[in-house]
Formats: sequence, structure tokens, C-alpha cells
Amino acid sequence: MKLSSRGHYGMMALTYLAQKVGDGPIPIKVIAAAEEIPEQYLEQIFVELRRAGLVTSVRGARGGYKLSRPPEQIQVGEVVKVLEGEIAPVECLHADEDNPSLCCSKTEHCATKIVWVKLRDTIVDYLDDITLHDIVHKSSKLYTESR
Amino acid sequence: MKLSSRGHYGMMALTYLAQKVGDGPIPIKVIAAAEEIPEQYLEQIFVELRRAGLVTSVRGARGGYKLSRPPEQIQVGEVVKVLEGEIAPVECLHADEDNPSLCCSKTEHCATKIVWVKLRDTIVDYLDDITLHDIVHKSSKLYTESR
DNA sequence: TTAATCTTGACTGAATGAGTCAGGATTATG
DNA sequence: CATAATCCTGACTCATTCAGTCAAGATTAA
Repeated sequence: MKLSSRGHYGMMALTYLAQKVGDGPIPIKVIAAAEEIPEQYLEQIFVELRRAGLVTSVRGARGGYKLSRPPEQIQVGEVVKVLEGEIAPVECLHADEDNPSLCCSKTEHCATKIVWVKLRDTIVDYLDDITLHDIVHKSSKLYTESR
Repeated sequence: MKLSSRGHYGMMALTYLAQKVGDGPIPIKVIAAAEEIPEQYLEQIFVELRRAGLVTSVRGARGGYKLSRPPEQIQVGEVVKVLEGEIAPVECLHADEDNPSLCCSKTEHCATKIVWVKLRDTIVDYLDDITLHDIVHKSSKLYTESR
């Protein structure tokens, strides 16, 4: 149950951009330095973010990256999906046409499966409810005590 | 955001045992066959489960494993913690004495950290709320529609 | 023209995951 | 007592993934 560094770094970088909305494109180098992320590694991550339409690049001198949409329209769930792939605590959750749920030939017919399905839903619901805007503005969604 | 096969197999095996409560100790071989889990691999997993006090072993012929507690007292969260380690979506969440949160020297002072903290809480709360009994008896907790 | 950027793809080294192998210790049963 | 059925232990392997680097190219502002 771990995020990879891509997901973590990606969120850090996008949060940084969300704080700089309006400043024009920000070079990778700047983000990498500010957040202490290896620059060339962060480049790879931005390739994925760009392909997914989350950020827009401006090439050439004075270029850089900016968010493609306002921070309140970028959900953490979307970022995580792009950088980590579909959230699926166990393999058999993303059964598609040619892969019709391998793990379910067992005696108990995957009695545990429902647990993982609900776990995924819980995670996705949580992540989809939070946007970059919430993070930057310390939304009460994130900062009120719940336990 | 994936469970390892240990967690998955472990839950399958314990759920199997929960279904057989009262039958006396069940050999690994039987569980492995029923759930299609490599036998020697499952042995490793049971070592951890035993050390954690979740199952009790009976050695020798006619031996096997049984749950150490009734199914309603075994939470999924506990099993996952035993087999996967503390749930911590990102590294810096389990900062202890000698490891005081490495990732937080950044500009934005880990603005994203709160997201992962809350994510962890969300996951833990969910997993701690479900017991083996809920799984075996198809508790409404797991089977009512929520989305 | 040049320097600052993004863009691409190949590469590497270490860690982790998933499982196997080999043998030993314990105990019910005949 | 002998033996077979178990659990118990630790080392080992093999493939994959992760995290990051390297090298070279394309684009564009100044």
C-alpha cells in the first residue's frame, strides 16, 4: 500500500505550480530545485502529466510548464491515476474483456474480493474529493480533525 | 497503491480458516490446495501470522493451523499490517525518533503531506472496521450499495 | 546565433516481490 | 518404536519494478 516516488513527486510539483498560477510557465529546473527532486527524473514525470493533459508545456527559452486547468479542477485522484495507474489493491480488480478475473476460481469464490473493491472505492472517493486548490488553500476538508 | 500477494493470500487463507472454525487445526496443504496458493509460500506467510498471534499452530501429524481468536475479533486492518507493514502511502509518514520526517525540508513544507496522512487514516479506518466474520457472513457492511 | 528550455529513448544498479529448495523438529498413530 | 504427517527455518533464485542517469535532439526567446 505505497505510492511510488512518481506519485509523490508529481503531486509536489503540481502543488508547486498551483501556488504559482499566473506567473507564466515555470521551468522544470526551478521546480526540481525548490522541491528537491532530481531534475531529469522530474522531466520524465512531466512527460506523463503533459500527455495526460494535466499540464501544458511552453518550449524554448523562457519556457516551462503550467497547469492546464485551474487548481480547483485538478483532483488528486486524477494525478495519482496518471502516475501510478489505476488504483487496484489486488490484481483481479481490473479484469477486462481478455482478462476475466483470474483469481476467482477459488473455493470461496473470492470472498475477500468485495473487501478490495470497497477499499478501492473508498480510496478513489477520497482522492477524487480533493483538488490542488484544497491543498494550496488548506481547505477545512483537509484540516479539520476527524479522529 | 497495491497490496502484495502476501496480503492477498494471507486474507484468503484466514478467510478460509474463518469458514472452518470448530473443525480443529487445518493443514497448510489443505488451505493451499483449496485457495490455489503455492504451499511453501503460504508456509512463510503463516509464520508471520503466527508470530503476530493471529493464528495458532498445532505441530505434528494431524496438526495444522487455526485462528487464535474468533473471526469477529480479527480485523482486516490487523492482517494487512502484519503482512504488508504499516500502511503509509509515502515514506515520510512513518517518521520515528531517529528518522524525523526526511521529506519535509521542502519549500512548501510538505503541503501535500496532509493528503497522505488523511488518506492513510481513511484506509486504516476502513480496514479496521471489517472483520473476518463480516467477510464470511457477507455482512451488509460489505454488500450494501454505496455508490 | 545562442542559451534556455522541453523531448525522447536507452540505459543502469539496487531493491523488492514471488516463489523454490533443502533440510530439521515435533507429534499422532499403528 | 517407527513412520508419516505436520510445522519450522533459512538460504537461495529469478524476474520485475523503481529510481534515477545519460546522451542527444528539437524549439524558441532574446
